[in-house]
Amino acid sequence: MIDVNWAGGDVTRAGGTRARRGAGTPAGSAEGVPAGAADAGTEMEIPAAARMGTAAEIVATVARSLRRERERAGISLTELARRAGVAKSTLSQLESGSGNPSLETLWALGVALRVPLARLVDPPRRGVQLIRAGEGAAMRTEGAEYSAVMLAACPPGARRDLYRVRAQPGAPYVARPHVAGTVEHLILCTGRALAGPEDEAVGLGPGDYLLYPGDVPHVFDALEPDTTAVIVMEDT
Amino acid sequence: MIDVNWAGGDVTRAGGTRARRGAGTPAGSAEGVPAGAADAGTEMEIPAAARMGTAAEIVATVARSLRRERERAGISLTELARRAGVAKSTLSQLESGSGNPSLETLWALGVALRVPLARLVDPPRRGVQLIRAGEGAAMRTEGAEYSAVMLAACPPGARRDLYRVRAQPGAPYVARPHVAGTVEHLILCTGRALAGPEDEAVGLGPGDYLLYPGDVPHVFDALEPDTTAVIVMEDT
DNA sequence: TATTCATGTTCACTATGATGAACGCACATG
DNA sequence: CATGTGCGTTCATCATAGTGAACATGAATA
Repeated sequence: MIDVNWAGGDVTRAGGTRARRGAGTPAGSAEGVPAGAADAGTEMEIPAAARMGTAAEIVATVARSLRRERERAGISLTELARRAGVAKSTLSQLESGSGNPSLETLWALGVALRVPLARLVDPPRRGVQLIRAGEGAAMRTEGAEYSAVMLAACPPGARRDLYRVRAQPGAPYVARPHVAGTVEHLILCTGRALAGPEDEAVGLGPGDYLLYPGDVPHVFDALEPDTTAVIVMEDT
Repeated sequence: MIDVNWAGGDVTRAGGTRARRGAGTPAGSAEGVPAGAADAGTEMEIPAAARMGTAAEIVATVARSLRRERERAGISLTELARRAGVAKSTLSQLESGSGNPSLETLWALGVALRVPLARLVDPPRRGVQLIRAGEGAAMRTEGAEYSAVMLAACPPGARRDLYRVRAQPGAPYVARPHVAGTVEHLILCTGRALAGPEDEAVGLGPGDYLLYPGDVPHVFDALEPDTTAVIVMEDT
């Protein structure tokens, strides 16, 4: 999930660079996040700085996004600037990655381009991918009653993971609360199960759909052999 | 999907207001989008300004988000500012809605708060919900071979719809291309089907997972009776 | 009670984002 | 060929974002 991508600690904001005012300015890269400064409550230790990028990178990312979305819309730099109510020179700078736009400027550009800010700050990706039944790295409980395969991890900027689950009757799977704000969409495919928040679990049959908070203890208890389900875990 | 939320036309960027510099400055509200100024190429005419918010509103939204996320993290304004490498006075201003932060400043704050920018610019919501098999408004093809129920529509800021599908052999379901950038995650639950992009459809069995672009013509052809699947349609 | 420390807010100043104008280039038209 | 129009880039200037310091307040401690 999103949160596992984050490590604790401080970040120093990059000094902005005015390229047109000539060189000699300190490089705009952030100092990164101290790798050892994880919070006490963090479940995992990850190499932090490698995962988070820098302030300079977000500026470059937005630059690429602006150009990409503008070309996608098939309009000129001049026209986009006009629509957004922004100076041509400003947009030229932003697209070249030599600016550091304000929130209002970004907003105006997003509106003119008809894309949400999320897409500007965090570009997408794509391709065709097949994972067969039985394939994929499965997470299992000790008695192997419960097995979950993550099919699609949360890409940057999105807020969901997609799992295929297969479980046998026996020990119910009790999940600790996930990060605050997490919800889970569960679709039961085959078999029967008791699922949902620990204190309000619901009996489900094939085709049933349940939405519940994932930031409280929740269970998945298979009532029949080879009970299968799809879970979309979403960080709201 | 996301795209339908946007109307065409120009936006005038708000003149930033520095509240602490006293009154006499023109109000910081955007002039809004001229409702009548739709592009010639615009598919829809919608009451534009009512749907899009204003630059001043995004600033207020971010202000609320910063305070919410900081309180959620249980740290003081002073501590967050320190972690982000931002002046206390800057953060105080931003949280009070009287600022207009730069991208780098927002980035640094997001890193320090461990939340993506998307969550800062577009807050979430939640609840518990159950939809039984057979319930829910189903979209059907003419011969009723293919039936899809939307379980969870795309909330603002997220980019996915969640469907439960049930189909019979017979007429294959051919979907027109969705909005550019759409991908579909398909998990086959029961039965067998041929699915994916029209020119590279794949045979799938129970538990198989397929990811493919949804912005090209794609098919779902049930090969056995009562074939069921879950589809997560995502706008990347 | 006085002192210290932490909090968040306000202030004067500096650095920088955004501006309009000028520039250079390519293309279309008379 | 000369002119006009559109494109994107660069420049000097102005408005404002961000800064560090001062300020006001509340809580804890000696």
